[in-house]
Amino acid sequence: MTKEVRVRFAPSPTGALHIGGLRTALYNYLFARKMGGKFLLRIEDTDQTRFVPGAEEYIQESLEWMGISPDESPWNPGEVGPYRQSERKASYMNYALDLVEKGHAYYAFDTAEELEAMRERLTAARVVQPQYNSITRTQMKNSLTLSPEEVKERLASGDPYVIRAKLPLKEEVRFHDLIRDWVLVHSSTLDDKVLMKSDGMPTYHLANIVDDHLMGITHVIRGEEWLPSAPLHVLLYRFFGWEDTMPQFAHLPLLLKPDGNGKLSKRDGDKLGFPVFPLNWIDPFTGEKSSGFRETGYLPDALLNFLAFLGWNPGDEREIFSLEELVEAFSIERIGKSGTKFDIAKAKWYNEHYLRSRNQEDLIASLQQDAQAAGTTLSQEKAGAIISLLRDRVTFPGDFWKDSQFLHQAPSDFDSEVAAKKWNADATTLLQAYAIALESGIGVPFDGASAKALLESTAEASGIKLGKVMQAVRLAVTGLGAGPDLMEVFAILGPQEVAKRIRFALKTLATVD
RNA sequence: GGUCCGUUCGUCUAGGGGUUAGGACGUAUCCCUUUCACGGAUAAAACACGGGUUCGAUUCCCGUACGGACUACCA
Repeated sequence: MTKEVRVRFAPSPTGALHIGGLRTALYNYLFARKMGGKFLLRIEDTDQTRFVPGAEEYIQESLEWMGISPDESPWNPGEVGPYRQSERKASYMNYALDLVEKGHAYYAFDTAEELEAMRERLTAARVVQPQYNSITRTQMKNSLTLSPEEVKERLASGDPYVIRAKLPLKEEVRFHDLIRDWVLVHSSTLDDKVLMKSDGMPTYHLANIVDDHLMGITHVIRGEEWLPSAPLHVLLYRFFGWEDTMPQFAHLPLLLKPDGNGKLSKRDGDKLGFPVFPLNWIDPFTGEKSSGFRETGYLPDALLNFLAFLGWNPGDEREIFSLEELVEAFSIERIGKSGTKFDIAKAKWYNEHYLRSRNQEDLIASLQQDAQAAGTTLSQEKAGAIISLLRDRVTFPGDFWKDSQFLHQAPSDFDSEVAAKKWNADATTLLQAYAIALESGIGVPFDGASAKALLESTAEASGIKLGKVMQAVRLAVTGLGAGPDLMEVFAILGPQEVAKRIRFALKTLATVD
């Protein structure tokens, strides 16, 4: 019998959650669901200097939007709370002291200046990696070098101090990673990491291990940037005597910039021409705005599908997966090892795919909203017609409004290239006749088919081949050289408007031969 | 610099000692069509390099190159 799977997503609220973090959350969610386990959210806010108001809410809203809300979180606590590390502050010191007592950690009183001096000294002495470790700690001010009395005195007098892990000099730390298999690191390359900061807060390393243990986390699925500190974490589990319940690790490959030059970072924002955040975000300090996938028009299903495939695949040739299907197909073993470049073109393709299968009512509502925002109203009927007209040609919901501008506004000028190429005597003759026919037929039921029939009979009467002048007709009515089915456009516009536009075109384009 | 991780079409990837190295996005061409798109079809396009091991390596091993992460009292 195996323990219930419990995984966590543990972001720090230092700004907008970025897309890589969202993928990490997604993989955690998928794994939890697949295994019938629990997905928790823990806020890692141990760095008080980096707290950003609104970031927590942003994380919550992002996960909700994606449909991967946690089973336990600060807003929906389970039995192992609190789920915010700042609220667990009181407990960490005891664990750190436990380590000191066991001889696996020690007090250090060095000031920032002294640490800096030490690094400079080591650099000058050509030490390749200046660090606070089993060798250098003998020359620093800590409870290993100071007399017990002085340590006591300093602590009593309120001298600022940190607690550092005391790492073994020579030891091979070996641990298993679900994605990378065995990873071997020599402890001599590790340094005595700070566990408790002088402000009384734990560092990530301590808080993470303590909380994962207390919260019963069975699998740690996180970004590859944590791989180098994983040996430290393994050592901490050992120091605490928790090795038998140590979670399994899975370090995810990173999301890289499209040009492969470094990892995709928050700072990339809109510089690349696409969002790197799930939702719009305004930095409360700088006022800097970053756009989100949601507001850009990406559907959660599409983003989910896209993100899942960035570093994972089901092993067969299917590409389209709903969240439920992802859960069903997911396995950590099928996550790749190498970094993944972020290709927005694929995300767009997914979006187009999901947009085409979106239900009509949602799209109508969204189009009506866009119209309203632009200061006009669209009837249900007309909006529906526009959706049907453009459905197979748009990428984002907002495109229904953008790409239908020619329907809402008569052209004031005309694509000159098309005009030069296609505007000719045949066209004007036909348009003249068609306008008259339309005007005389006002009130008659008018739809795509009848508009077409009328155009065809008009052309025939004038002895003009319709195919030769269609683009000119389009130009006259829309001002554009390309677009959706013209007869359906006519149906939406209505005979009166079409005739009016034709007359305007005839007048405006008269000078062009 | 050091430590660790990685490397299959432009991109995401499948595969795995003997394959015509498969799919998807993107690109191109053709078909459909009143244009553009959609859809359908087709095409170009990859095992980083050098050594081993082997009858045989893209696949296993070792180097090299390249890329990435980490190297804080940040997470």
